[in-house]
Amino acid sequence: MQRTKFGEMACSIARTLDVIGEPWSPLILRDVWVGFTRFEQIQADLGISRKVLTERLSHLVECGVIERRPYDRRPRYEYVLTEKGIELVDLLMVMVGWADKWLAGEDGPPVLYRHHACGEVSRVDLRCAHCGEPMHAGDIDLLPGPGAAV
Amino acid sequence: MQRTKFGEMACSIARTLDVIGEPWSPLILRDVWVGFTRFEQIQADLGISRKVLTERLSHLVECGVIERRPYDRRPRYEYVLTEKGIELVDLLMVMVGWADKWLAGEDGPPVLYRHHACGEVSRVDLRCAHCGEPMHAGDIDLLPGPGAAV
DNA sequence: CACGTGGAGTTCCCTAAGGGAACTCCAATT
DNA sequence: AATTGGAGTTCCCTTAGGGAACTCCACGTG
Repeated sequence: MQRTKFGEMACSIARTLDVIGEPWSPLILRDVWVGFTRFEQIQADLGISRKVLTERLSHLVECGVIERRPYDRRPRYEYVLTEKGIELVDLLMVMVGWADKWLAGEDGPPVLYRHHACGEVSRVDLRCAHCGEPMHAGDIDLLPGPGAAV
Repeated sequence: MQRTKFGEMACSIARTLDVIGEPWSPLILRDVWVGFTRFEQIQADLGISRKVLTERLSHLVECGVIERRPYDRRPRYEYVLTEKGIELVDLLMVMVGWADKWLAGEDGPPVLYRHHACGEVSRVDLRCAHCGEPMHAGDIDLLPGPGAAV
């Protein structure tokens, strides 16, 4: 299908979607994050079609979210998160927090996070980078920024 | 294309994607959040095909993220966020924070957030819900949870 | 009362993207 | 020389997205 491209919209959500908004991309990012860094590993773990995996990986590399690098003298490559990609993992952590609260069934969450700083099993919470108080949908006003559309 | 459904994976990211992972869904959620609550408004704002908009709205309603309710005695409806949906906006705010840092071009971010609590233009930061310290990709260990796959 | 209006979808056709399996390429290893 | 295994490519088929036209229906308007 001729998918509309989001990258050109003056919207930060659309721009983020342009990077990881396609189906599978967040799961690929997760895999790379948790240590499935090679083509075959990711393909086997996700059950994704090889064609699509190739496309997604190239796109994520182009976007500077992951880096493709050889790990052997044979033509073997692994993918690693860049700084830009590591910060994108924030997004995954928030997804996990939401799903654990609203979608985890009888069994509870499949994965737990233990926070290094306090040693406790915990989850992320959104805070204001300026004052440190909670910052959620109802706690803010939206203002036009410098890059606002004409 | 016969898209693989993510909802059945024992993965909270996949489960979240099952709700808002399809193209356009996060942008629809954003529109509803910022006040484009009617079919025609959202369609015009996003330029999305009416067919797809219908599908996405139904799905979001089914998932309990938005609610469809009449606003007239004529057959007119608007969509409003549920509690579950309001908490999903966290995800959008994190997307915005990431794109504003990594993708905003010359012009800077298109939208700014002013935090009610402190009155400052700010952005979200991820903190540990338990101890309040920063909590990002490198600050945690992953542990199998009760709902882990067999 | 017939007609027009506008919101909210439906329907239809066409193209492009995803799934899946088979195939290729290539540097080691045996 | 033949085999192996990772890393993609290629091909066919199905299905989802884009876009425009069409439907439905409860008002207002003349």
